[in-house]
Amino acid sequence: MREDRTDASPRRRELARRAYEYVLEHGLAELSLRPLAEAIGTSAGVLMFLFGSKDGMVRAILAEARADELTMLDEVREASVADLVAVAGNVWAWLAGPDHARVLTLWVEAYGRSLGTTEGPLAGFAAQTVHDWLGVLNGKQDTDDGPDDSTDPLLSTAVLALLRGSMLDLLATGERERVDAAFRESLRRLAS
Amino acid sequence: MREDRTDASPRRRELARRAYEYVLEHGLAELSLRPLAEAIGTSAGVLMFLFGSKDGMVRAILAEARADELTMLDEVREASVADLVAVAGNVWAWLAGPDHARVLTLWVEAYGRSLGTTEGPLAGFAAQTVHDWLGVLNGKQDTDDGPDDSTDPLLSTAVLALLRGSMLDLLATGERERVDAAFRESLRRLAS
DNA sequence: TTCTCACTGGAACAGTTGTTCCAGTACCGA
DNA sequence: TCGGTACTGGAACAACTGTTCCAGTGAGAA
Repeated sequence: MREDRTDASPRRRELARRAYEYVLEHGLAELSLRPLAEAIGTSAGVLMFLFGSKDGMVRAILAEARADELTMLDEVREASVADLVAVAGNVWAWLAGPDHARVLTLWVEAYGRSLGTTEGPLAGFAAQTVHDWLGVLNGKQDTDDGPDDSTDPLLSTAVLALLRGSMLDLLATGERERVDAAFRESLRRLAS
Repeated sequence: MREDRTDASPRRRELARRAYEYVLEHGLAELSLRPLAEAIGTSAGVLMFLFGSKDGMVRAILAEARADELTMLDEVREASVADLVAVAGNVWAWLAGPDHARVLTLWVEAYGRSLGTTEGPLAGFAAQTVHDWLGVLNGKQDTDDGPDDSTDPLLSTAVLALLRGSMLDLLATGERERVDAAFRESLRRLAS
């Protein structure tokens, strides 16, 4: 049961952040410790010391990604009222933002690999984010509080599907006008 | 420019099919020639001879996956009239079918890896499938025919997003009732 | 028989992988 | 000054990677 180093270690935090940015650029698929270490200014031995294993490193990278995601969701929640349609519109504005493609690409890659997996660092990642997003769309205040069904769960499920499906389309084709127009019109119809 | 063996080779076809089924079980991420070869009853050398390289092998596997996908789309097209809503309903019935989770999981994994890539066997895979599906939803007869905009492109974009977003949710959570109900209700509202 | 052909799979190669080990450095409180 | 703690990175290891090479198989045509 050998685990990571103490999570509070400042060096560990710094390297996790840099590794995350490296993965944003190069993807998860071909991640390898030595090239990663060299790119972020350290050595493979140090990464092993700080993260315990490659899996530990990947877990730390995914934790950074999730932190980014939760930050976004929090900002959206603060900026909008408890109205599902308004929240969804803000989430979409973020997703379609031109600067966020890399984060979302990583997100889809992790989601895809997570689906077939029951163990390893990616297990549960997909189900986790579904829960996170549904929580926000349902207007919950925090993660892990009770089953506060203030919103129609069918509606939030549909809006979530629309958000993610539109994101997949946009990431693959880059045709922002078509996807954006379709999303806005559909959201309007769903809410009626 | 050394390329694969002649695509018509019967042995090549058979091994491509078996490799595809192996990947359906084990995923693309950790695919490696020797374990694959042993599992499907051949050797790594033979795979190199028949497919030219690992990339060639992966391309052949993806071609099998795409053939599966196009078969499904064709069946759906035959079974329904040119009505977008009817087609979408049939596609969804297929996606939500309990026997198809493995194919779709592979599909999402390939899609995710394809997004960050401009070269290699996965390049273009994501954009390709968007095109395939939009074509079917728009009621086109064949791939690669003219811009026959018989249907509202915004509506087909929206329906496609709904289909794929719902699929992501279902694959991750397995909560068929919630996702299925949300999809049906949303499709109804979008079409009105 | 003889020649050709598609196919086979084991041996070998050079490079990379995750991981272990350890001597070494800098800092900090006692 | 001592001892401890946090961190460093190079060396080494066994295992595995994609790939090349080649002697060989069996079938079918000439």
